[in-house]
Amino acid sequence: MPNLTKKRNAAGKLIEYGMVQHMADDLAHRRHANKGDQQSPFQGQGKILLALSQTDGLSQKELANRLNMTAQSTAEFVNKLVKKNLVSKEKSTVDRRKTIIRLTDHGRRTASKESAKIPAYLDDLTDTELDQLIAILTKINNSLYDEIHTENPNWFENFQRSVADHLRDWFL
Amino acid sequence: MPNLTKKRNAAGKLIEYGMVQHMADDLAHRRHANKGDQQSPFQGQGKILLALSQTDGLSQKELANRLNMTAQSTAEFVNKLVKKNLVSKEKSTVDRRKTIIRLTDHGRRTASKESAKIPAYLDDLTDTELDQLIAILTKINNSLYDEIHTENPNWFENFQRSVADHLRDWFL
DNA sequence: TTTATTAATCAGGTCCCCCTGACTAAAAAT
DNA sequence: ATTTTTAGTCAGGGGGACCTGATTAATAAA
Repeated sequence: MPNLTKKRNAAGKLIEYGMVQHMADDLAHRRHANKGDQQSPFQGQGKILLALSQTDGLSQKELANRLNMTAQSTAEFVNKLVKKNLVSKEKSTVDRRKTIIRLTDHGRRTASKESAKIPAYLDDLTDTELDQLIAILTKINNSLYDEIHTENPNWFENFQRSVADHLRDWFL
Repeated sequence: MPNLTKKRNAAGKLIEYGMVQHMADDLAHRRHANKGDQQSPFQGQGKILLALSQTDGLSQKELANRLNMTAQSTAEFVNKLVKKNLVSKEKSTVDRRKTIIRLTDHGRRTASKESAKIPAYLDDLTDTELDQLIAILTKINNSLYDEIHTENPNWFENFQRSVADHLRDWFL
């Protein structure tokens, strides 16, 4: 069990990181004002884009399952993405109840641009620090996955399997 | 300039961290369903609570300035917090145009509980790793502060000075 | 074939963040 | 004493993340 003071210190830094990140995003957001471009990749429309960029051509139902949302919420977000020309809807020919959702070229570009960007502040770290950071984050993420898995195995199955692995592919 | 592969890897881990964090929050949120309890400390109502827990008894105008929001937004969030009994409004006797906002006891407890919580996953790190993490986050946060400062010195003045230092006090 | 079950849809709602415009009341400046 | 500035308010709006309930169309099961 690690030293309490160190833990508090680290916890504070982590919160500070969240805060300053949020501020920087906010600034960028107001600077370019890229017409509603900015939204968390882990919710709503962003989540869908992320899931599709791993497995394109899912049905709405599949999306809803993987992302732990209701079919109605999913439909709403998909429609909004269609309006923004990021995805397309198309009736399945096999089962005409199903609607297949696909990324448009624009959507694909948006999604990969979103997650392929490497924050500038990483340039200020040494190779050693990067290694340390990677090792530490791996541990932290695994702890969090465990936590999620024990509390709700389904989520783990659905979301982690369907998106987390994707991130690894992208960055490794 | 550090190794590109390492940077990509670290960037991926960071994104993954954000994602899995979000998931864990979501889970906790649905589990307890603590009546609308959950909101980001870096926006809207949470931001105000955070600012007040450093400097209590600010006027709405002051809050708006420090948090880079319009007076109207500030008023809205303050009113919501009043309804939740987290802050109180009170006309200034010195300048009767001003409204002084103060944390209630409940508000104070809520705010400190919010930021004093130490994530469980830090227990899985060794003392050495904690030290490394602290050092790295310090660097990263400073880079981000610089970035914000160069792009908009006002924000830096307002928000960083009024909240970030507070976090340090809390955790050190 | 008739009865489920399934995939989607529409309608409507809750709450959040955040902004502009128009207007009052109080203090400061002229 | 009369303007002007300042701190707040109300009204209204835009967009976002979600959800429940009711309904339709298509497929699978009885």
